[in-house]
Amino acid sequence: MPREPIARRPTMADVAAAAGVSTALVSIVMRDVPGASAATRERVLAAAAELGYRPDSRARLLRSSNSRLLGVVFHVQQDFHGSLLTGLYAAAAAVDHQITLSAVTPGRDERAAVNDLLQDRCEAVILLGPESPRAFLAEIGARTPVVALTRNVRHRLVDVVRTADDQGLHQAVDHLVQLGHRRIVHVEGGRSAGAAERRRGYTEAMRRHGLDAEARIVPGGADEDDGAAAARLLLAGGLPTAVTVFNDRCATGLLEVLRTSGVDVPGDVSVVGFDDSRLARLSFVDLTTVAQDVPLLSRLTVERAIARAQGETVVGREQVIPPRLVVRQTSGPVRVG
Amino acid sequence: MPREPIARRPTMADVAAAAGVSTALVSIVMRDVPGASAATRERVLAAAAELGYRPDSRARLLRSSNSRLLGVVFHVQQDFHGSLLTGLYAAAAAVDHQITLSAVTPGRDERAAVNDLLQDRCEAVILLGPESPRAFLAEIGARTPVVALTRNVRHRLVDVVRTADDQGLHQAVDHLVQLGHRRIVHVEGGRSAGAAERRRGYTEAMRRHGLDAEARIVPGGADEDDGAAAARLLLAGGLPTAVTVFNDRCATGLLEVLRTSGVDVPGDVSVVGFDDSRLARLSFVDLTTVAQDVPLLSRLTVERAIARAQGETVVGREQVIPPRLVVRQTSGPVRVG
DNA sequence: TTGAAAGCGCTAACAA
DNA sequence: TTGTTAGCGCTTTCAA
Repeated sequence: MPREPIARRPTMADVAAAAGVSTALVSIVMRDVPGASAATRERVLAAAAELGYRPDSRARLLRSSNSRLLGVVFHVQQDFHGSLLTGLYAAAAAVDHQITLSAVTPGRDERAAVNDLLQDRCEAVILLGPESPRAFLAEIGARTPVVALTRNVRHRLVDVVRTADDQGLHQAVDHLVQLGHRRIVHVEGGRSAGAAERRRGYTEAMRRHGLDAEARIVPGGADEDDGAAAARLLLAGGLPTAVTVFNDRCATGLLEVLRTSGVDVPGDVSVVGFDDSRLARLSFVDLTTVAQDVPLLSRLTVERAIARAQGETVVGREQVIPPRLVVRQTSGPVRVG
Repeated sequence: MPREPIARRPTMADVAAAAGVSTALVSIVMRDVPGASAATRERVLAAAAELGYRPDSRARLLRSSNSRLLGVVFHVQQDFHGSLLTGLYAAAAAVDHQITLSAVTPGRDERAAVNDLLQDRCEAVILLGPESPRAFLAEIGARTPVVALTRNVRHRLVDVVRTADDQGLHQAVDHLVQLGHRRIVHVEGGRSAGAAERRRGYTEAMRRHGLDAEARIVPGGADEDDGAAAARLLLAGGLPTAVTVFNDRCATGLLEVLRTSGVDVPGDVSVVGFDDSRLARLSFVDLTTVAQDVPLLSRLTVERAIARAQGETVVGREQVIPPRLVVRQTSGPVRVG
């Protein structure tokens, strides 16, 4: 006798009925935990497949105390966040956790994005390069564990996982000095995540090499147009022999304007970026850059979020990961003049 | 007498107790629906604020028949998806719906992204430029309403909202012909969403202008490196006077290689992109391009998703929106030779 | 305008 | 190994 077709989405009860067992057993089988015989397991799985059953994550999350759900806030306009999301999905999957996303867009600020997430009862919230005032982040931190990824937030209620931005600039400057450069400029990132640390790293490195007098910081920003503007500034005011740039996007814009103006890179000017994003690896960009360790940053972020969610005592609110210089085609020896 | 502090997250019952009303009333107030007096409303709101109460979206969704939740699958690596997300959030908010996101990353395919979404009991699933085989999309369509945005899927169970890609290329070619160009090449997008339609549009337009003999399609792709490769191909094989490119990213790479090789754009070669993405608007790119109407595409997508979810009969499975040519600095009159 | 009570689909404690 | 039962936090009748 053929079974009645089910019009609504099948529930656990439907599967239980079809397999001739209780819902508790179905639950056990679907979660893949011990407690059911192989035969039952098979029967339940078959029934579930036949009905096209999928567990309802809402009901599941509502019932179970630990949701195994991590909320992530990212910015749609920042392509490096795409890399971080890739890393976070992988890291979460590795420890059997889910990720739920909330985007910041030009029409939807961080506050709105976070508020949406908080209603989802994630165990913790991960913020990519948060731009909100510290007070707001602390407010969230008081409610639920918060990890800021790639931005330093000085507040005891906010965990931080970030790259040692200052070290990144040390590496960049060291590399350029080694190539014989002395007139090295830094195109800075304004108020973006990591910008202050990179500025400081640049200044420190220049001083360490006895190049205080040569140090020069030029206004830039986080995107290509900011880099383009910086390039125009440099072209107007006299070119250095090397430039360290806040990030790859900014470096790309700068490169483009320099090249279009007939400047040879790295012949006339060497350029070093930051992030090692997709952009840096493009064949026609091939940018020497400071690489952030995305897999490690992601793993530590997920681990910390979960540790906090489980109320573990944690040592070191801030985790700072060393970057690594990737030398490509935009940096070379200073031209002998 | 001070109230006991609540250790766990406050629930509706806590708010009800604090305000001295029933949970039913709290529910009414929190949803902002009629059925409570102004005084009660105020009292409940005050209690909720004091406790820092937030409704639990899972419980809410579990209980209510209509979730007002739309699932969206996007690709982290495609920056145009960022624009679409921006539009979709706005369109959903306008009709009081929520959006839940699921990302496709290099390590997480569309199938995985969709599966996660299906467990969330969204009312409908919106797929940005889906790359999965039609059979899989149909399979989802059999379960839940599906709208494919910016890609044509020929299946009765899948709704489509997309740009008239062919018209876009008509506009591009018309524009170039008007500027006196005859040797117009198309750098195509391979298997990307819209690529086939754009190829066809190019061929049609060339034929309409009696330029069959000049028509030439060069392999390209969706990203900057594909454009760079196409540029190298053109440089090696003899430059046309104008190029229509699959999308802005590809056009950007092409532009960069042309310019670096000393080609003047638009003096020697005119270039037209597609999408009118952020890239096209960068000061140093300033790309003539075919703009997709993101706000309209987004609105129609959300409307259609909701209409299907509510079981409305719908006319026109496929909605095709005309694009609009945006003339900027990369296209100009053919050089008199 | 209010409250009591039933249950959304699931998990988890317990009993059998 | 299996089934029974009691909720998770909310919405939604229905009656008061």
